[in-house]
Amino acid sequence: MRYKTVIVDDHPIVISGIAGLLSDLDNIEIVEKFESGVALLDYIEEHTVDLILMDIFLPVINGVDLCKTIKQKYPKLIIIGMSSQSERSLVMQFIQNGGNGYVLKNASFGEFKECINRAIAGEIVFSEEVKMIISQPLSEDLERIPSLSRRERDIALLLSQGKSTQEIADDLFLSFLTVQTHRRNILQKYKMKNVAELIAFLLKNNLLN
Amino acid sequence: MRYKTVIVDDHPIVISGIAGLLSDLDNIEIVEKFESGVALLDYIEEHTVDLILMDIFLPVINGVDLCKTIKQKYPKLIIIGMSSQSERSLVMQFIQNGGNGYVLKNASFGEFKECINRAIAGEIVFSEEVKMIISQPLSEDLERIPSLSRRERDIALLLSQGKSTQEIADDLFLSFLTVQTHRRNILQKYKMKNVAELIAFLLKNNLLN
DNA sequence: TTTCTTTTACCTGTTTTCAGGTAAAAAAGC
DNA sequence: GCTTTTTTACCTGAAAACAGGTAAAAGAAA
Repeated sequence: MRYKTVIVDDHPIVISGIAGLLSDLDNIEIVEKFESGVALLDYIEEHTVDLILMDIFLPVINGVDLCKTIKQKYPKLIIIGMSSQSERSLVMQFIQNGGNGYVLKNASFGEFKECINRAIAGEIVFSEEVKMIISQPLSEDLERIPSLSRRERDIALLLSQGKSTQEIADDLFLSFLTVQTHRRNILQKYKMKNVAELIAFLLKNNLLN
Repeated sequence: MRYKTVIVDDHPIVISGIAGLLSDLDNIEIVEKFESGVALLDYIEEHTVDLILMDIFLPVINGVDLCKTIKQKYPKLIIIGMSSQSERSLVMQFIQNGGNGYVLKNASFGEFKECINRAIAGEIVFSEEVKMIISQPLSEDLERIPSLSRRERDIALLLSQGKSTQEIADDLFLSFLTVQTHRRNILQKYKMKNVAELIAFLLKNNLLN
């Protein structure tokens, strides 16, 4: 059997690279290539797909959410995530959403191919560097990342722009004390010591904007 | 004449993609591929190279500094920068360091090829999205981004981990006052209001780690 | 309707940051 | 050797963040 495979990446160059790599594997048949998740969602509604290789950082819908959406409808579809650099929490979330594997783009060709073959065989696969990342379990990472509420995100965004509590209160027409409460709640939610650590965390986990 | 071309990117997949793309161009001859800048520096010492396509976010030396180093020794060498996403300031700095063009990896194949051909012809080239980015001149971006010194980077990194001035002083065996001075210097260097804004700026511009 | 989450707001006190100085030894660059 | 940058260090006072509470109104979800 040949696995009908789709590649999703917003970089044509990367698509071409993967396609070239996969041409060696005779159990893989590349049926389509997309630069965004929405195009993919439309496609799988009307076509049979067995395997998806997707970038995690995509324009409109990110890969983690995209994976969840697809897996809810097509649980048997095999999805492998890819990214340039990654955080433990991101990989875990992807797997939690049903992903069958995660490969860093700096993986060697050999690693890539092996991961794909083993994923097809039913395993959950990771490239070497991803294994390194996930083998250092930090207790905080084990918990699912809660999301920011709308107001919290507004405030976090202004904090990342260097605004003080008072300035944010003025910008959003809120009481100084309200903003103070929100800020503290955000810090507590992610167990962060201060705003600097928070901003670093939010940016690395793409929770901002 | 065939241009002896080198590709530098830490993602094998991307190298493969570009190589495939360039195989269409018969005035380009790919002589070598590297995953890091240091390997490239060694190579060009002993071989003739006419054109370099380099990723900006590279492990040890970043592409902007790498470009500067190479151009100082080999001003005629044509260097085209590439990255996945980019900031105006980063592109400007690359060009200021002698880069002959800048292309986003989400550029179409046609754009890629055209950029390369025009760069060879002596032009400074940008892919469409890069043109968009640089055509919105923000005054702050017009100034060159200074880089962090080693000590400053150490301290900025610890700041991004939520450490306080005292904790950093303890970690690095420095006086509290010394760390305070460094932190202030960093803030002044980038004209940032506070550490939160600083961390956001550093992460977005990949000046950290 | 009841429950949970979100958004709003207040009070107090301690710790830390931020902004303004200055300056000398060490290292790096030319 | 000379110059510039980096690293080290100190002083002070105002501003802001942080940590600990509490709590009510509004909105969403069950």
